[in-house]
Amino acid sequence: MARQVRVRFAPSPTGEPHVGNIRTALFNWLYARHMGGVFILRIEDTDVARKVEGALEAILASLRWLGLDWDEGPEVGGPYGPYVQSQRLKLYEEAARKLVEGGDAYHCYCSPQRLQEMREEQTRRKQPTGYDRRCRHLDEGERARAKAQGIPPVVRFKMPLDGQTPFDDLIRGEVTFANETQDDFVILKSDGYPTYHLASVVDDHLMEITHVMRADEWLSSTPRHVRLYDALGYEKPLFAHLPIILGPDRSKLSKRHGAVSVLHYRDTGYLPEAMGNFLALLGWSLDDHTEVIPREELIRHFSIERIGKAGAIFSQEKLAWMNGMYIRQMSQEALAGRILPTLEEALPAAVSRPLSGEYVHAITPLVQERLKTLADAPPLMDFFFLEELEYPHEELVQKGLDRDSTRKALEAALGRVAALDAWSAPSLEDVLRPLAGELEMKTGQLFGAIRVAVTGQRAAPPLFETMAVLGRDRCTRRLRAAIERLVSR
RNA sequence: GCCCUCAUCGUCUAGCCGGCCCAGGACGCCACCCUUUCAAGGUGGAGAUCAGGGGUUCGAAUCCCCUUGGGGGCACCA
Repeated sequence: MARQVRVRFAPSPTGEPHVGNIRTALFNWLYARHMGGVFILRIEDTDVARKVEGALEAILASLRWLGLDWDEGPEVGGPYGPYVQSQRLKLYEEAARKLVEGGDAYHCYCSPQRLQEMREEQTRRKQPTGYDRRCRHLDEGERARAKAQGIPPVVRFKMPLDGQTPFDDLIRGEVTFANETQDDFVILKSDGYPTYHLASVVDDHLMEITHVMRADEWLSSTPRHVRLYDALGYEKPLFAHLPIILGPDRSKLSKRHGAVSVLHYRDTGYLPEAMGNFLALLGWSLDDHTEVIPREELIRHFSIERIGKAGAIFSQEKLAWMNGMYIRQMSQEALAGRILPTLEEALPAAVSRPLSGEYVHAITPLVQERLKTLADAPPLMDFFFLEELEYPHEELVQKGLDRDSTRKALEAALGRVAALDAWSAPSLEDVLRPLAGELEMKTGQLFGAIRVAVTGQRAAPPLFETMAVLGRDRCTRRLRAAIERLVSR
């Protein structure tokens, strides 16, 4: 039996995770679940300066919102912990020391200023940029002198000077880098923290990660990792570099493209099911026609083989459509349950709380197929809750009618409706539909006037159902108010 | 500048171990139907000489080469 699959999502707590990061998490999670493997969450907080307060919480919240549960990691623990790199510093120091002692790494005393000047000079001369290896060649005396000056050194890894570093990528195939294009990169910073390269290699090994599935931007540093694995005597994991998610301008998706935070989508009324489905389709496909894929199906069918190679633009429009699909698929109960809190939050303060769950439940089927996001609900439903409707009285006057005829029509409608025994959609329709003919106007004209009177809007859910839910009292009051508006200019 | 990488409708993509593809689906867009408005739904349409050029082959979106274009990387950031 093959070894159990162990994959990880390894974000750094530098802000709210964006959709690209989470897509990486999703792919790892799907793969783990598909293979009956283990999904590990590891926090890569080795950059003290970039650490952002609350970022870890945002990461956990994002994953939880999307239903991406981790088998090992923060808050759940596991046999390979701790899962936060700042708590594993000794491990990296030890690895770095071993490398130095074994001749695979060395201390470097070059100042940041010198490195910067070196890079500028290289750029000016249109030379490839990279560390010039000065400290690799220090003799005993120079080394002792630098040490004596008390300069805190960094540790650099000795990349081979010639030859090649090839590796297999599950998505790209074989990728080869010429070693002469590689420089001696830093593995341990002067503050004692490791860089990503060292920390991720050490941890992936210690945590027995079998597949490193990460964003494509890591492809070019993979030869470093390959060399590190070899020097450390570690067995290498399999690599899979995921295509990048792009903004509309085809550059890597970032804040400047607008809404990229996963939590933002949560807060603006997107469903995690829809988000997950949409993200899964960004770089992966099931076949030539399936778009809406339930989570269990995603797990059942997910495979690395069907991950594409080209970057994909994040399409807000398609996400919105997908979200609408999921909203329409929901049960009335479930949807009402999700709408209620957004209403509580977004409706004007004048509307008394708490809102009636029963009432919301009654309205829900009227708006269900009109929602793209949950955030669409409040403006679509507010007239169900407001006491006074605000609208310009001209809205009442439908095309082909004037003030007077509209007023008369509304008066007639009010009369019919007030006399009704049973207040229901069918009975309202029974009495109002014939009225249009009697008034010699089109149904659209009559109904349009009533709609504005009763909802304050030209576009609203079906009239009779709406009136039925609103109730006799509200409807007759609103009809009277509308007539009043037309009388007093 | 150097290294790596990618390339099918505006977008996401299927097809890519060659013929079933003068390229299929979806989003968006446009019509029409349904209809009391708005949606939803239905039907249809526009939209890709498969980046371009060379090969290989009876036959190429599919294989090879080159070019072009895009993207990513080139930190004591991840």
